[in-house]
Amino acid sequence: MNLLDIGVLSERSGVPASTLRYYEEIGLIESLGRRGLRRQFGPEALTQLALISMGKTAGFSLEEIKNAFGKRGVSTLPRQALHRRADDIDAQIRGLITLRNALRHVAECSAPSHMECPKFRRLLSLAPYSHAPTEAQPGARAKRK
Amino acid sequence: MNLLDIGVLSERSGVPASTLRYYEEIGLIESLGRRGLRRQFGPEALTQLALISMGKTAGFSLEEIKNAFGKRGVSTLPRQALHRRADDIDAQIRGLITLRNALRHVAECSAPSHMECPKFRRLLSLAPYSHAPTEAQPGARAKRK
DNA sequence: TTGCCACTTCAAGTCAACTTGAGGTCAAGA
DNA sequence: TCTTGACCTCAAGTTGACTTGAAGTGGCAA
Repeated sequence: MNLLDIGVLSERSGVPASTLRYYEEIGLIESLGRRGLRRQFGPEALTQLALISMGKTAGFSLEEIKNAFGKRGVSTLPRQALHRRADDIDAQIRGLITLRNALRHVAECSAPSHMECPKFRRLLSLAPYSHAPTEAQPGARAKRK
Repeated sequence: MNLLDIGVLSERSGVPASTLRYYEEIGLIESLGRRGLRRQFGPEALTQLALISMGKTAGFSLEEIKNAFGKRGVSTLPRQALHRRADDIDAQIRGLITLRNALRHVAECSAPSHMECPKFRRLLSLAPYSHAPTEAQPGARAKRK
């Protein structure tokens, strides 16, 4: 049966072995057992890692990712919380579209300062709290480190 | 003229004053001057902060955001690099859509383990390196913070 | 059976991005 | 004049997410 050594999983996923050990340590992924000392991972670990990667991209902490998807795809969060997460991501997608448009504009516009370019300002007017006082941004998290 | 005290800017943007000072220290934002000891910010700082917030959401480091947009909206990056960033963001948006769909599925599907649910697996098959060995994810960065 | 080398553990180190704390300044209201 | 309270600086501390290093283990090819 096609179990994967940590080195193989690392190579296929692009995630360093040290990180995989760390992920297992904090309960984010699971190895199916050991051969000697060596962890053996099932192929679903790859899917799991893809999910983790996307969750990180979305700005979730490893703790949140763990809660949302669990080791074996079992969520510890109530349905409503999951939908809220999804809503956050929707908002984030809208922000990213704005940002992408702003970047493309900066790449093409020849104005010396984009802050004074009306087109640029219009692009950004779609951004969170760009001018109107609003609540602190909802899905914001630090992505530190 | 409507200059903003750091406290006001903080309140309107949702960004802590300590963070605003830190951002100024690393050259990410600029105050227009001082009144006594106190920094005075122009209203464009709000737009600037919105941009920074979106950049962080996209997983860029503060250094990269600085390079892409500068203090006064002046980029230090060549056109091509900016378009590459935009391309990265496009990829990220696609990933987020997948993740959102996965979350909505987990919220609704009653299968005990989603990893074994064919619909879930199909959703994830759109993810980076979900099964096929590919390059390490391109736009991935640690968001450490 | 020897030797290699990919793995193992565990503790400590690193890094970005902030946050906190101590001690100080200053304008305004009581 | 005195006291608040919002700001200031600067150094040190914190946090999450890893990474590194030292010292050890064990499967497998020669």
